[in-house]
Amino acid sequence: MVTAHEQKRTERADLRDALVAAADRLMRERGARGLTTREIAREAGCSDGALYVHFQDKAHLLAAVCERWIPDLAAAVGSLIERVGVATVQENLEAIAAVALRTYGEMVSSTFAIGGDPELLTYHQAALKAAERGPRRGIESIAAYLAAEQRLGRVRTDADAVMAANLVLGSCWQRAAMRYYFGEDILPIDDATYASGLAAAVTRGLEPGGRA
Amino acid sequence: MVTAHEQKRTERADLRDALVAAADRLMRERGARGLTTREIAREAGCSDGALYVHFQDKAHLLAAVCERWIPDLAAAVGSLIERVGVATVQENLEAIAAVALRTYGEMVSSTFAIGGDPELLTYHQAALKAAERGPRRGIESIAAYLAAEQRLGRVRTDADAVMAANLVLGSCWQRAAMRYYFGEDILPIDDATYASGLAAAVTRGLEPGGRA
Amino acid sequence: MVTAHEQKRTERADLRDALVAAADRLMRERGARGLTTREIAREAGCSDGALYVHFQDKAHLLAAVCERWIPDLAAAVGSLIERVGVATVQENLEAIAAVALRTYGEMVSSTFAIGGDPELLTYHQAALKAAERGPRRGIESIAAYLAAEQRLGRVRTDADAVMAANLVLGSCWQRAAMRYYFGEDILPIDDATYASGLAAAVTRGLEPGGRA
Amino acid sequence: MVTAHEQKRTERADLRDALVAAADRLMRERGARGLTTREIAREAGCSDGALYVHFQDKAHLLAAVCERWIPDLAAAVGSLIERVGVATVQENLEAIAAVALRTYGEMVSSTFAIGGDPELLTYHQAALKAAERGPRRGIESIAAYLAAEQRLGRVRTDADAVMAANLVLGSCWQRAAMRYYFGEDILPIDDATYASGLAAAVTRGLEPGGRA
DNA sequence: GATGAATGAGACTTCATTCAT
DNA sequence: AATGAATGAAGTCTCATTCAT
Repeated sequence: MVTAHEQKRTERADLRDALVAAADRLMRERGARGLTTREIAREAGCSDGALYVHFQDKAHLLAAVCERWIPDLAAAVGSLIERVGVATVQENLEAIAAVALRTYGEMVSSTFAIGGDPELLTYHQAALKAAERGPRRGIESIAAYLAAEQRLGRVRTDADAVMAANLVLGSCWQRAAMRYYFGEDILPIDDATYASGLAAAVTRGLEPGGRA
Repeated sequence: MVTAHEQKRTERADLRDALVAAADRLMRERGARGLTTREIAREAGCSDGALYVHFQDKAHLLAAVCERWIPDLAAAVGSLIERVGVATVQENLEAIAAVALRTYGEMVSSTFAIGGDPELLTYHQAALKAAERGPRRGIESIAAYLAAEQRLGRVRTDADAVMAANLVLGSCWQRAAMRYYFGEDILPIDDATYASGLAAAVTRGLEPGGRA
Repeated sequence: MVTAHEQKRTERADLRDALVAAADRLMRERGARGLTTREIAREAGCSDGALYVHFQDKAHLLAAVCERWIPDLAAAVGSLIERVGVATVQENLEAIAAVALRTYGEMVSSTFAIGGDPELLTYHQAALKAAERGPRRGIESIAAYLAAEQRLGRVRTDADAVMAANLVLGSCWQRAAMRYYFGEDILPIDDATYASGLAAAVTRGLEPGGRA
Repeated sequence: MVTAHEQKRTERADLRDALVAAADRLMRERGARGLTTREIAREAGCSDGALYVHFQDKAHLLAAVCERWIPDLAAAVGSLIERVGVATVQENLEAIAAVALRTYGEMVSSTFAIGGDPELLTYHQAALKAAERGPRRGIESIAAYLAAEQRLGRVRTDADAVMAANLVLGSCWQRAAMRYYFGEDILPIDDATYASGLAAAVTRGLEPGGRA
């Protein structure tokens, strides 16, 4: 038999997670500035003091929030590598861009929230380093894919695979960031069209005399 | 002859500017979070109350800081348009990328400081809108340049000038942002090499069979 | 056994009351103007912030002070009604006047403190209305007493009981108010003599040909 | 010829009066609490500093405001003394009450504003003492009138003229004060009816067996 | 483990007053 | 005489953190 008290106990057992989730939610909604421990506690449905049972201080809670979406970062592009030789390179880059736009769109407000708070940023950088994560992984995955295509002859041999990968993810990240920052898109087209145009531009380049 | 008093007067006459400059300096150094009116006043060399002679409140001062570098934004790329037909397209894009990297590098911490504070961000967006500035101008300038080159036959006719411009500036902005955000470069090469590689990638594209 | 700690706890449990009492005390002594939250906190023996655990802001604390002495107002005269038919009417009015002078004397500085602060006054008026208190109750009590005496034939039938009650309380309130306001009495006699003279004047009237 | 500059000069010559008038106006409207020198200066149409050309400090300006309506106080009842033997005593008291209600109604908010600020109150009390004004004069005037009527046989010989005068003015002042304080009248009748009822009550008294 | 009243440093802001012009 | 930018002390209120229960 589970009494009300036990049930409450059971629920509270993952209060740590509830706090991280609550902080994450609030940070996405309103940014880190002005986010109070009391608000987080209310959102998590616990008392002010409970936070300090699970975290040394507020900064450690926020650091835990940061670490939370590190996995999303790499997973977003990691799964798209098995496409070597499949469809066209341009189509594959377009698919990657579409995924990147979606993923970055979810992360961007937190990114600003962290980047805007030097103390938080330091925590976050340390956490990323410890986890050996970061954006390099995403670029490396795409570059590896392009290198493989290069070996198949589907990408010109003198192409800079890393820079091309950088162009794709960089543009997507910038679009997400600018959408947040300016409150509107710099290029007022939908994300699918953007992904398609981006892939085409990266693939074709500017030089005349290409296959067109 | 300028007496000490007159000099002081002169300085104080633009206390408003001194406050904006002080806030800007501190914001670059430490972010907007935890930036106090007292600190700004000390940095500007005035009393706590003086701030409120020139600004309604702290937020209005920070908004003034934001507006401060709006002109830099457009000027950075605007001056590079007279290069149509000169040197090579790739060299011109490389030059643009170099300037953009430098400019964005100076703005990036403020960008995060603003983006991390929803209230500030709202002010800034309104200011940008009122000033009819924003990143679109930069992209449009470059796109206009590329279109001109297209007419000269130096850029393939089916190229998407706007997207190419977006690729160049987007990658530069992302590099500056990520450098700030992760504390290190994603691509560990110097900015000149980056600008050069970026221009080459955008120019050449990935398709095999190009002129190489 | 009560340890020092337990005692402290007990005290702090009614910190709310302590704050109201402290504010009341200080308001009587020095008026509401220049009354600081810090001073109130010190007087109540707690920290600055504790005030905001119990009250939304300073105004809500002061409103609580106002509500505190609402009960005193009515109680002062309410208990004197069972005198119908006892002693003389004049003696009973004299007793009422004596009580009123004492009670009003205690309230008067707070009355000015509240009346002098439009914001506070609004709070107070709302509180009085919600409590259905106010001076009318006092006057009605006395008027009811006089009406009863009228039915006993101890007060002339054409007398305006309400106005007579108003004269008694009004004069007492005015004496208390003016004593506070001018720093000295308008009629330089002691309160007992005043109460007696007041009762006599109200009872006898000015018309010649009365029983004298 | 009067240049614009001279004209301005001329206007500013009675800036002192303008300041007093402005402070008076604002004090009536909003009370003394929260009344700033800047606001007064704006209302008077001058700079912040100009106030200190004419007054030692803010308190001296407010004291000047207080002294402003001292003359009104005495004049209100002083002119009613020549009525001895004219009309009926009750009618004359009624007329006095009507005037007192009107005058007190104009003064009451300032009275609370001053009484609510201990510092201001001290100034005001000193000013009243220096001017040998105050409410005693009003009461004495009425008492003198009643004593004269007493000698004419129109007022009973054992009446307490001073107390009767006190009853009249006290009730009127209390009515004005309570109207301000509670935001509504204790006796919900119009002022003319109140004055009439008051005069009747004071004249007739409560004792049965009067002339009725 | 959880609570939440209490803490107190420090934030933003106001405002009477000064002083060079 | 008048100005108004500047001052800085003092006010109200916030909020991360503690601790007895």
